[in-house]
Amino acid sequence: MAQPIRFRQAASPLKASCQQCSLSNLCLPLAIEENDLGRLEEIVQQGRIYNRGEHIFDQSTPFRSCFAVKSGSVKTSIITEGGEEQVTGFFMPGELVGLDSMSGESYACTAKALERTSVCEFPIDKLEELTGKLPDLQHHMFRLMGQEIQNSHQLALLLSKNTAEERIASLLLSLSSRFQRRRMSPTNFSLPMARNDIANFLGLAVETVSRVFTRFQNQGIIHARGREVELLDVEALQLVTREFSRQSCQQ
Amino acid sequence: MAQPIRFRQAASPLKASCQQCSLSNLCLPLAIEENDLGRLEEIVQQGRIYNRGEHIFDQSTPFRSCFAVKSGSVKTSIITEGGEEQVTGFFMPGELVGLDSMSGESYACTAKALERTSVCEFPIDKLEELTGKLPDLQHHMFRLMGQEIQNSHQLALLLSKNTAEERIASLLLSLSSRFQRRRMSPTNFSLPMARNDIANFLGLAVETVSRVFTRFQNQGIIHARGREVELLDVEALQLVTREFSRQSCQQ
DNA sequence: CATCCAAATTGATGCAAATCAAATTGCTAC
DNA sequence: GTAGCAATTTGATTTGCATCAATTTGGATG
Repeated sequence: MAQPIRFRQAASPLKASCQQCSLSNLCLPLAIEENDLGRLEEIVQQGRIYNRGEHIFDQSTPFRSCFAVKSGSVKTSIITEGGEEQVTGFFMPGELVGLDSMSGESYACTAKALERTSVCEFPIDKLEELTGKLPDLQHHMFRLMGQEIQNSHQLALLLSKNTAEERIASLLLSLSSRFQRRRMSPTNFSLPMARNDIANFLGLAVETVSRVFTRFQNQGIIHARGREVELLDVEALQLVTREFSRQSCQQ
Repeated sequence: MAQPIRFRQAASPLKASCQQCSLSNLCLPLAIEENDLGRLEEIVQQGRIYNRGEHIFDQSTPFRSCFAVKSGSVKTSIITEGGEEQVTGFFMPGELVGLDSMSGESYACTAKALERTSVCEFPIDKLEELTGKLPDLQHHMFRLMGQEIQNSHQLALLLSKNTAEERIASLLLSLSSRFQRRRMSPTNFSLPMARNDIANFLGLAVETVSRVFTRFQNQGIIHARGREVELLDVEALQLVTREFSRQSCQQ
């Protein structure tokens, strides 16, 4: 408590120290015993800092590493031959980006910093070598990848069955709980992404996102000004996400 | 060639033999050297045969095993609290079902046999133990899981950006190429799933699926009678899946 | 501070697909 | 065969959201 949190977050710029990182209870170290942590530190590379809009990696370039977000946030998206973009995820500190690329020799998506963002880099060959030696780390990687599959199944569910309001309420609640796990306010936060990204991610037009935001605001459920969002009535939001199912049951 | 294929497909009912399985170039053995195959056979269990509609595992029950489809086909789906179903995938012989459940202690979805189906069972603790010893197998598991993530990202893309015709054309082409890889006709096959499952998977109403099928039929692109489908003009189908992007580019 | 461009909002209109309704086909079983 | 039920098809109508169009706001830059 006496120790300022800032100190633990900012690691030395040259070598990453997982032991002193404040995210060790969210990130890969979570799975590793104290005395094996050094082996993870041996392979992790202190990534550079990316400014808003900079690419961390690009779709179709050789797949070399997975990246853990250290601070800031990241958006991943796939680009089709026709040039349309589909946002596939938003990543917060402690989350691992690039797992979908484990299936091939090149990145399956593009990762872009949504704000000033720093990352840790895990070269994939070294990481796989280490997971072969540390069963707990291997297990954790399987867990993370399984979770990633589930996440996108949930997204598919949202896209195929839910209304615009339900999709946006779900996203807000998801962000809320992820902020909370990071010791930040679950009701008062600043969206890392633009309305455009939200719309693309949720399969909506920007205009629709905008309209739903103002509708929620008029109903007193949220207060939004630009990217600053305050959740005024979390229960109402949760209710919105279940509206559809409730209606089906009433019949 | 002289050896009948049927012989190699039907393994002994008591013990699974990966070496003699005709799917060894699709399934897990694909990743394993000849002399390590025995170790996989040690942990694989010959699953029972499921009739159409029977559950192979159920969402929220304890996660014990992944299953490789040996013959027949499987549908996975998640059920929400509200009771709505979202089909998350269809699995053909050689494909591994249950990877999304690796993230927790219970199955993340329900797996149902779409027809008379036999499977091989891989107890997850044994499998993880083995992947720790065989780097190639571990690498292959990572590949499979990464591919699974990509698949559902593609599904999300389909759901959020494509029209009903495009979604159905994509599904037909996906099935076609998967049949082809299994040495079956890519243009003449029998759909393992009902219209209802197709609709649910693609985020459409059954009626819409039906209408698109007849529209394709009237255009001479396919010939469909019940579950029997013949692709008469594959190029036209491919064109349909790219219609959207082409229009965007013309502007 | 003024300028410029991108992002966000608000309003009007059109359309693809959902929903509602009904007929037809195809199984399964007796 | 035929009774009965589920799956599929076809038609009519409705609707949520996209699209088009026009402001307004906000952030970056000189």
